Amino acid sequence: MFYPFKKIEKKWQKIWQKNNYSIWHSKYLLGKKIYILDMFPYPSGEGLHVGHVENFVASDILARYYRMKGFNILHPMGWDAFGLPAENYAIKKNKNPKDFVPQNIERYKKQIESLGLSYDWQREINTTEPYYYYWTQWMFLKMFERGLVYEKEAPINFCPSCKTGLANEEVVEGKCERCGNYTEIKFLKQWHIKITAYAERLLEDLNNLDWPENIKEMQRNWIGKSEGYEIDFKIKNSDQSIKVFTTRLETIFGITFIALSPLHPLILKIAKGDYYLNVEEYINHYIKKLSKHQFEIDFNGIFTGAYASHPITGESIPIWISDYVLSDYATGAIMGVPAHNKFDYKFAKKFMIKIIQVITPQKNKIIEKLPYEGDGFLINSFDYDDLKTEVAKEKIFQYLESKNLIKKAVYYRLKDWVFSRQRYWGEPIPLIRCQKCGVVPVPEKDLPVTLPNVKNYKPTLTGESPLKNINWWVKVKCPKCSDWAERETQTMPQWAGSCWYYLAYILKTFSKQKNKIYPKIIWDKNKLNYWLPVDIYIGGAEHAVLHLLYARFWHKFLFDLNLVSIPEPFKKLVNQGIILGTDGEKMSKSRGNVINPDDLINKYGADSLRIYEMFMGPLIETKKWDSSAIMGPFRFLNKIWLYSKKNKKNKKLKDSIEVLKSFNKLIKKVSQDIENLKFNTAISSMMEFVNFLSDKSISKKNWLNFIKLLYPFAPHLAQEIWQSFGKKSLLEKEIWPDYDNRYIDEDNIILIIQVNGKKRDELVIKKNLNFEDVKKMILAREKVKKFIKDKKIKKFIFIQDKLINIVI
RNA sequence: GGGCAGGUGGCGGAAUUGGUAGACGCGCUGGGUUUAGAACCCAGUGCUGACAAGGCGUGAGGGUUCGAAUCCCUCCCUGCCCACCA
Repeated sequence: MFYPFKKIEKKWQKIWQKNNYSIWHSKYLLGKKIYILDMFPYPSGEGLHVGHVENFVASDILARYYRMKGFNILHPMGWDAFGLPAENYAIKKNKNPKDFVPQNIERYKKQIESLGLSYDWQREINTTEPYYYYWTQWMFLKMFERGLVYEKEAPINFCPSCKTGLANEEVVEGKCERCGNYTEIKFLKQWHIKITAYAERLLEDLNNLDWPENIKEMQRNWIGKSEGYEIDFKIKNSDQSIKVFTTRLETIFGITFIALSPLHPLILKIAKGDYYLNVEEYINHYIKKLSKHQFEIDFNGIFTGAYASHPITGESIPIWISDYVLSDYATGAIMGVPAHNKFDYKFAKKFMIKIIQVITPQKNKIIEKLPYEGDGFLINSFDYDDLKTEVAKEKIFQYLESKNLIKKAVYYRLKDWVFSRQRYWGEPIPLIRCQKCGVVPVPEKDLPVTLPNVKNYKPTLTGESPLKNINWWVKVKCPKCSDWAERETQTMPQWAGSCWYYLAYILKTFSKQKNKIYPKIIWDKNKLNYWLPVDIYIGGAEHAVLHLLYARFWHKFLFDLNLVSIPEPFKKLVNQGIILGTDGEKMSKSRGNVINPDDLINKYGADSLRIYEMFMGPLIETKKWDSSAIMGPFRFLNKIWLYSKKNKKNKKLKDSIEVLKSFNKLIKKVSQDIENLKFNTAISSMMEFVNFLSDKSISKKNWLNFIKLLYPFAPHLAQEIWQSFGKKSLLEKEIWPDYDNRYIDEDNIILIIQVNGKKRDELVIKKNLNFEDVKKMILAREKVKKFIKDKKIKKFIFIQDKLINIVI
């Protein structure tokens, strides 16, 4: 028979619900803290999946382990509930997200409860509730105050057939996800946040974080710092000049053309005579293509008819326009050096522009295959010939600087954050547009600007927010002049609420009004100082750049306001690996390979599911699901249950040395493995221990100590066994067992005997024997003699207490 | 094209200051138990020999070493991320 997991799990989940972890915190407030954070889920209609389970169980093991180790643990959960899926679902079902988001949350909570996770529900937060987004809006206004918010035209995706604005997620390969037509780009005035002002700090502070190297690298690439030079090129027969950005100043004598982005503001001013009309046509064509989402860079371009003069030689350089030059990076203009840049090369070949090689990898060696993008020595560069690229760069810089034609410049790939969405289900942007006063922030006393209830959430025909149609909400008195004005109707992006939720958990409290209790967030720097930083943050790698970069930026802004005391929020980051379906493909509805955790809990119990997911492999690795493999953990727990029954009759008080040795080693191993997040090997060593015990007996005391080790992994079963031995306490409040080194240091060791590096024999010997004694012992052995026979022994390799190798 | 991670039995995976390769689990094979099945228990299970002794084995090839899954070189493959960034 199976152990009655259903009964046991229900029973303890009920009891744990009453566990108040907030009281727990205050009791220990002087002790050492650990803040264990999960990336909070988006409560979609689909419920938890096995990936969530992996994430949450891992952090739950840590939380339970460290609580037993005496740490004060903050381990909260909440809901990132604004955003597109809820809204799309609402549109489909004609239901208000305000109604069904709470339903989804209830469902998630039930599932989380059924897994036996030890969250502190007093600290639960929900980004869509006014007490929460009060602060999201407040922080936005602080940014506004500090000049970090500005309005600028920016593109949105628009489907001309559905006549609606689309989020990036809804555009798949340039086509509308719903109707399959090509989407267009529409330009709308949108709010931006100057995250670029923090680029250098975001880059610099990565170095001090205990994060996976690949995630840090992704952020570095995303920020994309590039140090180089801005050079002025005078345009011939004109008083204009073009600024060009380059990181390869030493190739300056290889310039054979200059290329501008089709959106460069100077183009129409410099285009000459007959060329003018062609240029104009080219630009119009480009813009059209751009707006149709169909652009692919094909290195087309057109000559403007104008020439620039080379800043050193004064030679004439033709000025071109090309689609491969980006308008929104650096100066929007490049110096074309086809011999040493693959894109310039491609362009020059296409339009038969001259190619001059000016760098050679070794002196006197001409490369046949251009472009050559490496370093080396200069050629064809007049006074600078034969100089190393590094040296030439500096000399050329000094020369041009003396002529005032150059300056050092740094550019980042990072773009400012487009912060407005033309959508209903988000935090309203707390700004008011007044005819007289312009854009006026909503006064702090009027926060939060609550999201109104509306019947129609559909995106509008114009690409504007659906809130625009709600007259009573839009019309508002200007806080400055008291004339009628209008609210900003765009809402914040999904990322906004998740930028500071880890602070909200710390700050959440309750207030009482008319005998009712309301959640509230009160800024308390002492609390923040105590709990920050997040010590370990676990979640999926899909948030490597966006969420994790936005949140870091947001935190740094709060740091600048002196609202938090440390510059980085997340000390250690761990990405759990993706769990693939049994077919080795990513789990998805359309593939039909999704595994539902509820079914498994029903069949095998939450404890088995917990252990199985942790036992599958290392937390961070991608793993394939194997439904039959859950039987292993299930059998393991059944064995423990049966062994416990048997053990209750055991009257033994003292354990054999053999058992003590084995058990003390286990304590050490499980503790270390948990701390290193190696849950799979912690579990396998517990399995080994239970197998080892099967024909032995162990004292009740140490069996219960073993149950403590099991507790973080299988809390329900462990707690039930604990109680069945007459213990009344919650294991949560028990102390993690310590190991005794006396039982870990062995007197005897197994010596490996190798012949020519191959294991041929082994021998149990006392520790610390010297080489001569060991040599005698092993040479006397039959097996060893057999392998040596009459061959001559060249030498011995002896490693104390480990191995001896006979070289023959 | 660039960056990062990785490649170990039929499968998931263990083992790294270079020192017993394949722990633990799944699956499979044989046996027990059972009316039968499920569940459970016992034995076996990298490949190749014959049940032995032995030989071969960590993507491929080479190197360093008494000794390499682990270090170095060349190559192949897989996954993830980025990709006109001047």
